[in-house]
Amino acid sequence: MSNNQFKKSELYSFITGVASTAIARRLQKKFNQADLSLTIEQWSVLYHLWKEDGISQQDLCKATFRDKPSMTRLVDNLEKAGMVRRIHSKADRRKNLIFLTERAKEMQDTCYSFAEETVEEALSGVSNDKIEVCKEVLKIVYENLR
Amino acid sequence: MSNNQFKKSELYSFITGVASTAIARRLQKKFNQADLSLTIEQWSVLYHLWKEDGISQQDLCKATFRDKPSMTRLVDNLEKAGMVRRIHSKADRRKNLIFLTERAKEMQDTCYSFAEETVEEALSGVSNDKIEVCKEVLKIVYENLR
DNA sequence: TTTGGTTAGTTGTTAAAACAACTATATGTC
DNA sequence: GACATATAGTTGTTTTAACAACTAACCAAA
Repeated sequence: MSNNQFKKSELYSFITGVASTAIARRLQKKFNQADLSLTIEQWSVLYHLWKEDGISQQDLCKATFRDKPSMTRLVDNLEKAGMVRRIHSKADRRKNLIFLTERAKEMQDTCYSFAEETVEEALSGVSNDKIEVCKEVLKIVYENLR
Repeated sequence: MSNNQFKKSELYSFITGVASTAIARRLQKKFNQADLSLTIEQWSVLYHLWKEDGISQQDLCKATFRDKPSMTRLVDNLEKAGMVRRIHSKADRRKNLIFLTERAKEMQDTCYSFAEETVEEALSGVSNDKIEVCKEVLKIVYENLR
């Protein structure tokens, strides 16, 4: 049975995401040291808004892989911190469209550098081929479980 | 520059651990459906106790990659739920040794099956070679960031 | 044996995750 | 238009994460 070898070995790290936890903590530390007062979860929301501003909370849920209550509170906190604004959609009054403030727009480059730096530290010594394999597998996992 | 291709692509999933989040949620769902009333975080503690019973909270911190306050509360909740007991170490009175109750011991096989099932669902369609590459990369990441 | 540093664990606080229950708006069907 | 159903977002509750500050016990050096 081709799968048997795997079964007995480390399922633990696949389930608990030790590696991604380590990466997230490292990035959080960089944010803190730079006095950015931004959580990784907040960053994950901004990440998508930097790509496309003014999308709905529901869009952000799908993009960040979080549920609606989590997003409500993330947006609450981002709004309190002056990084986004909720604007009621005129086309669909159920929707809030989320817009970046100037302050948040200015943070994009800094945050991107920290993220890039972190991922490069994490993956130092790993060949591009292997990184590609990982990305591929992560994508399959994500789709298998959706 | 050999790294350039990677830089511009998805760092997001590496940092946020979307795949491991999906796996953990799937396993949690299986626990819930079986009325196990066990969180993934609690499971991650039991996982190590099933391998070696009676280790200290500090040992569990290292094994589960969590900090001391988190472990205090995880053990609190596991104790409340009747799954572990704290026993003061006689050799070193600072230490609590954590022991599984009979009830928790009986849960091992069930939980293991669910975990194995989940990982197999997650990785269905992924060749063993690629799984090995992933495991290798996760390990390197973990060590790069320690 | 006293001092100073280290290790093990706890407590307090804020942010987030997961789930259920809820309101409000939109949409499709008769 | 009226109804059922689906979608968008909020609120309440419990558990966990991360960090700082703390107590207690251990250990090593003077």
